[in-house]
Amino acid sequence: MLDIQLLRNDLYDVAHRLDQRGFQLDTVMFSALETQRKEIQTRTQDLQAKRNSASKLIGQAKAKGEDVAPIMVEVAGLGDELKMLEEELAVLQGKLNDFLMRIPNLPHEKVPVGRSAEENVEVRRVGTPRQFDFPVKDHVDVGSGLGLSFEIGAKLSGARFVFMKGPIAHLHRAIAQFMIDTHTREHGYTECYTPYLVNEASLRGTGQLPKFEEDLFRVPHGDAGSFYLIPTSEVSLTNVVRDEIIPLEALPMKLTAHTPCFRSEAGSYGKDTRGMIRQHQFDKVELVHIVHPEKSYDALDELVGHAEEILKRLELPYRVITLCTGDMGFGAAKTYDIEVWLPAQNTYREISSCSNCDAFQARRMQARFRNSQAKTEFVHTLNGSGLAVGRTLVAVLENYQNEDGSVTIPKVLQPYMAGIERLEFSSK
RNA sequence: GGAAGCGUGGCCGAGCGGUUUAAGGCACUAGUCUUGAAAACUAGCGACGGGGUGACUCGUCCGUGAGUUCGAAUCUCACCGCUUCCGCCA
Repeated sequence: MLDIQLLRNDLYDVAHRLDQRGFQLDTVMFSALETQRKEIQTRTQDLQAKRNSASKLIGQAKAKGEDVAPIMVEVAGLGDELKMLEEELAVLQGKLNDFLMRIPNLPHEKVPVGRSAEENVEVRRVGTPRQFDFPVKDHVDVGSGLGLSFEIGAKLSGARFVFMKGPIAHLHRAIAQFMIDTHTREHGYTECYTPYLVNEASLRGTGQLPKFEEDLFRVPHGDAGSFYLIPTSEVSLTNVVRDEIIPLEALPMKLTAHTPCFRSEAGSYGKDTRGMIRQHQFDKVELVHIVHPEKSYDALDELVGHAEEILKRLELPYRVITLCTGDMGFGAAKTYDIEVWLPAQNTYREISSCSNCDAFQARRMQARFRNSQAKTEFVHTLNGSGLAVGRTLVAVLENYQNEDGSVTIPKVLQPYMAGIERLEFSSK
């Protein structure tokens, strides 16, 4: 959520900056709502003040045993009028809040301006794609002999689900273990176990609601409402600080969790239908930082470095790109994507997305800290994948495939694989 | 699923229709004292929002939402959460 003061003071500048990310701010609507709000609020508060002072007089008169009838007459009609105004104000403030909740974050000034993914800017490439002296298979073909089954996934659930059996399931687990161990032992993160079903307030906090409900799986629960399956553990990790005032010395907080993620992928029909690039359910190791506002861009670099380190150790070629204004997610002020080399697609594909959301989520969540003057101030929040486990498995299968259909296990994963050095065909 | 109890500022905790302008304490900030620190003493100190150039001023907030009342932290109803006990259960 943007600071409403910013819209009040610099509406057209805000509109211009939002335009760079392809969002049309309805300035006419905002101005109209604000004008009404101001008028109704002033009138309501005047009336409330009148009621309060009259009620106080009644109390004092009664205490002295005086006749209160004359004052009662004075306040007689006040209640109804006040009630109407209060309701009107509540409706207006609801509208204004909903308006604000649907506005994306402002891009940071340094973010390249652009309309779509075409205009993202490559920052660096690390590693050299391997030269194959045999026809390269994609992960679906490599995996089919090793226990990767989209048929069973489809039978159990439907399209965009996968089932893994045997050593490949083991490898999938090993990848996640390796990631989380690296982040907790070497990068200073605290390991967390989180709920996979969260409430609406949490999703509003991180920005998935109210605008992107169709991307989520909703689970009705009781008469009261619903749970939602987390689309990423960014939601459960970041909302740890929702409605909290954090002591200064507790910053920065660095949290990580390995969780499944659930996405309905509405609106991406026909995209990445083959293989496990785009699934309804996938595992991810998430990295979240809760930091002092002055440190958030340093934290972003640090976070990207932590995600990159996983790929370096797995010896997978990758590149880092800065997303342009038009390609960034709703809550991000700046985003780096990390893309891993997939030989079968002959291209780099996203495996991690690291964003600084500055105070955007904190303002929605009321997540604050006490600064050195003991005043409350919004924290900055960051999140990034460290990494997507399923896509990492894809990258390992494709980059480490051998001509005979086996797959070499990357060295750093071997300790997690009970010493197995290759995945080979198994009928079990 | 059944029963009982409880949700008050950063934390603890009093208040149970009208000087509540939410007592008191802890923590925190500044000052006095001190070589420095601690202790002691003095003062300050909730969050959010509106109006005003400003000293300031007004409003809202006691889990959430409705209701009763001239007036609600306080009374009524519903919901949510927590604790304890019983039942069931990986």
